[in-house]
Amino acid sequence: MAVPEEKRARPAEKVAAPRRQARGERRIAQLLEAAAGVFCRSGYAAASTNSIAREAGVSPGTLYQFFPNKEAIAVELGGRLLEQANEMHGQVFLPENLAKPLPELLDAVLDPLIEFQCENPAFWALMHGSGVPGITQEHDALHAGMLTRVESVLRSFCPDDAPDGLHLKANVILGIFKSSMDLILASEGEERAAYATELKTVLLRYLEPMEVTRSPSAH
Amino acid sequence: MAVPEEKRARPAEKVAAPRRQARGERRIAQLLEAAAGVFCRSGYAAASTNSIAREAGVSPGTLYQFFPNKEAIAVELGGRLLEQANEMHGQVFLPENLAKPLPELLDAVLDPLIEFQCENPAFWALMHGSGVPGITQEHDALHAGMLTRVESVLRSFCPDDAPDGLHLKANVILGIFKSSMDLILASEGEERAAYATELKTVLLRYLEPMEVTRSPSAH
Amino acid sequence: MAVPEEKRARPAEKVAAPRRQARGERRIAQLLEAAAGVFCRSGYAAASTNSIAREAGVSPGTLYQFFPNKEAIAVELGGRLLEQANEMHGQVFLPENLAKPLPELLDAVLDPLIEFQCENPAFWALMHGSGVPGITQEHDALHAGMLTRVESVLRSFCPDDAPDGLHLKANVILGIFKSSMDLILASEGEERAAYATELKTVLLRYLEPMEVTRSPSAH
Amino acid sequence: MAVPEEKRARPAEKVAAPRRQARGERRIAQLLEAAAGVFCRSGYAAASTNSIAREAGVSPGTLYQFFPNKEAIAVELGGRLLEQANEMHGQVFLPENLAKPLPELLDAVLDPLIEFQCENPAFWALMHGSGVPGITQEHDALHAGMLTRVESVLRSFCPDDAPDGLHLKANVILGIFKSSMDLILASEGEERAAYATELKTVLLRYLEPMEVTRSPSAH
DNA sequence: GATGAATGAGGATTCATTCAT
DNA sequence: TATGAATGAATCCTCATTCAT
Repeated sequence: MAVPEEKRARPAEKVAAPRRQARGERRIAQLLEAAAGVFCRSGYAAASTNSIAREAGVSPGTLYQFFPNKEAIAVELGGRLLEQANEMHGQVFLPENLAKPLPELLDAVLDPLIEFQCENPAFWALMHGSGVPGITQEHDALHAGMLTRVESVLRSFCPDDAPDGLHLKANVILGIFKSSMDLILASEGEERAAYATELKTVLLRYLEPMEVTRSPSAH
Repeated sequence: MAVPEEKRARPAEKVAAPRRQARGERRIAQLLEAAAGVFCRSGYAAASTNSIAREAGVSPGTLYQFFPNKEAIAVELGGRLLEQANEMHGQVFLPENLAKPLPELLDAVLDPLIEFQCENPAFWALMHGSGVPGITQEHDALHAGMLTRVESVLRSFCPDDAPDGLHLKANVILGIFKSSMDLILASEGEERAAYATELKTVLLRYLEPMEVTRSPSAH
Repeated sequence: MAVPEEKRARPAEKVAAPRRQARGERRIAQLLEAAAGVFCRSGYAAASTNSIAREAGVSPGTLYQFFPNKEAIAVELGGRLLEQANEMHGQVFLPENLAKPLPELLDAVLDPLIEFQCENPAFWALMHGSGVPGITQEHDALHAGMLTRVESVLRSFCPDDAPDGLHLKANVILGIFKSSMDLILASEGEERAAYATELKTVLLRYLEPMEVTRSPSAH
Repeated sequence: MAVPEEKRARPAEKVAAPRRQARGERRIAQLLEAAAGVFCRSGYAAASTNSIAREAGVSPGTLYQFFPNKEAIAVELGGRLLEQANEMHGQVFLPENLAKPLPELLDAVLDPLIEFQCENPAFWALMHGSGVPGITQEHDALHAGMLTRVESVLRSFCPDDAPDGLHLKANVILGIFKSSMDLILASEGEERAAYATELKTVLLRYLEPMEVTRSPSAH
C-alpha cells in the first residue's frame, strides 16, 4: 500500500555493481514505458500487471522483481514524470518570464507545459482519477506545486487580495488549464493549436482586469 | 447486453398491477440510490454489484431481478439523471433568459445547473470516465446537447463566426464549466459559492468581448 | 430429492372439491406441457424452472404450488408419458400380434411405438441421460418393461436359449430401436419413413434366423 | 471463444524452452485427464471447472492459465481423442481389410473401434449431447468421417444404390454401432464380449444380403 | 535475474427455491 | 391460489501476487 522504500532510495546510489544496475535500470525503464502505454490506453484500474509485463516483453515474475505491486509502478512512473514536470516548471516560472506583459507571459508559461503534456500523455492518464493513495499523493504534490506558482504570479497581479482569494483563483486557473488540456490532448493538428490559442484567450481575459495594479517591475 | 425492455417501457403504463409493481419500483429506486452512493465513492469500475446490493440492503440475486448486469445499473441511473438534466436545460435555455444581459444570463443558466449537479453528485462520477459504452453514449448525448445549446447562444453573440469556431468555443466553455464543477463539488459552504461566482467571472470576461455585436433583441 | 408422495397419491382421489381440483389439474397439465416443450428444446439440465413457468404463462411461485422441485416436474411428466406408453405396449404386444409372421409382427409392434414417440418427443428427451435419480428410475422401469416384452417374444422364437442370452439380445434390439428412433426423430417426411423401414429391415434380418424353430402357434 | 492459438500450435515445435514448457504440458495432460474423469461422471454441463481443478489437484487459477474457459477444455480433450480416433480409423478402413469376407471385415474394423472406446470412455460422454458448439462441431466431424467410410464400404457392396440410400443405411449402421457401444461400455468381462459379438451378428445379418453383388476382389 | 506456472480471494452472474402480499 | 420479489449458494472466470526452477 505505502510507497516502497527501495524504489525511492535507488536514484541516489549509482556507484557499485555498474553492469547489474545498468541492466536493471534498462528493465525498469522498459517496464515503465510499457506501463505508460497501458495506463494510457486502459487507465490505471483496468490495466493488469500481466498486460504491462506482456507489453514490456517480460514475464510477470520479472515485473515483480522490480516493483512490489501495481501501485508502485504507477507511483514510480508518476514520480519520474513529476520530476520532469517540476524541473520544467522551474525553468518556466522565472522572474524574467513572469515580468513580461500578460500575453507573452502566457505564451512563455503555457507553451512548454502544453508541449510536455502532449509528449507524455500517460502523465495525464495517471494523475486523473486513479483513486490510488500513492498516486493521489503525487497528484496533490504536483497540483500543490503548480498552485503555489500560480498563486505567486497572481500575487504580483493583485497584491492586496486575501490569500484565500488567491488560492481560489489559482485553483480556477488550474482547472481551466486542465480542461483545456483534455481538449488539446483529444485533438490534433490545427484543432489542437486552436484549443491552445483559445485557452490563452480565456486566461488573458480572465487575468487582464487583475493586471491593472501590477507593479511595472518588469520594465 | 442492452437494457431489458420491461425497464424502459414501464414508465408509460401505470395502471395495471399496482401493488406488486410498486414494490418493484421502490426496490429499483433503492438500488439506484445505493448504486449512486457506491459509484460516487468508488467509481464505476471499482464498485462491485455485491456492494451495491449490500448498500441497498438486499441480496445480490434481488439486484439481478431488476438489472441484467452491472452496466445496466449505471446506464439506468445515468439515463434517469440525464432525463432530469435535459428537462432542466430546456427550462433554462429559454429565449427570455438568453436575451438578458450577460451577467443575468449567466446567473439564469448556471445557477440551476450547478444546483442540479450538487444535488446529484453521482451524475458527475458516472459521466466521467466509466469506460462503459452505454454510459459513454449517454455522456456523449448529454455533452452534445449542452454543446448545441451553448453554440446557439454563442451564435447570437457572434453571428459571423464560422461553425467550427463556435464549436471550439463551446467546447472550451463546457470545459471551464466542468472543471469548475469539480471544484464546486469538492468544496462546501462559502467556498463553494465563491467558486460558483468565480466561474461566472471567468465566463463573463471570456464572453463579454464577443457580446458587442449582439442584437439588442432583449429589449 | 426423493419423489414426493403427494404427487403420486393424487390420481387416486377424484371425489371432493371438484372445482378446485379441476383448476389445479388444468394448471398441472399446462405446466407439464410447458415443461415438455422446454425439456425438448434445452434438455432437462439446461431447463430452468423459471423458464418453464414463463412458458406456461405463470409465475415461478405458482409452479412451486404444484411441484416441490424441478425433478418432480420431470418425474411427473415422465410418469404420465410412461403410463401412456405402457398402456400402448399392452395393446401392441398381444398374442395375436406376436403370432403373426415376422414382417407383420414388426409392423404391428413398431408402428404404434414410433408414432407415439414422434408425437411425444419430450419423452425421448427426458428418458435420455437426465442424470436425475427419479427419472432414471422411470427410465429403468420403462426399459425393464420393454425388455420383458421383447424377451418374451424372443423366447417364443428361440425357446432353448438361456435367459442371459435372451436378455442380451433383447437389450441389443432395444438399442437398435432407440438409435433408429434418434434418426427418425431427427428427420421428417419421406426420410423419416425410410428410417422406419430400414429399422424394420435390420430387425427382420436379425430375427429371421432365430425364427426357424418358432412354434406355429399363430395358426 | 475459440481455443487459443498457443494450444493448437504447440505440438509442432518441440525444440525451444524445454524445461518450462514440459511442466506446462504435463499440467495440461493432467487437467485433461481430470476433466475426462469429471465429464465421464457428471457430463459436461454438470461438471464445474473448480471440480476439474480439484480433481487435478490444482487451483482454479491454474486451470485458467491453460484453458480460457470450460468449453475449451472439452474441445481440447475432444480434439485430442478425435485425432487418435481418426488416426485409428485410417489404419482400420484399409482396402485389404475391406476386401475381406464380411465376418472378417467386421472383426477387423469393429474390434479396434470398440477397444478404443473402451479405453477412452470420456470420448463417448463428451461426444454425446454436450450442447456446446465447439464439441458438437467435433462430434459432427467425427460422425461425418465415419459416415463417409461406412458409405464407401457400402458402395462396394451395393454399387447400384442411390447416394441417399447409402447415406441412410450408413446412418443406421452407425446408430447400431453407437447403441451397442452404450451396452458394451455399461458392461464388463464376458457380458461385454457377448455384446460385441452380438453387434457383429446384427451387422452381419444386415449386410449379408447386400453383399451378393460385391465384386470378388477379396480373393 | 528471468521465467512462467501456481495460487486463491474476489467479482459478476444464475437459478432453484421461499415468502410476503 | 397466484404473484413476483427475495434469497443465497454455487458457478465461471480474473488478476494481483508468489514460488519453484
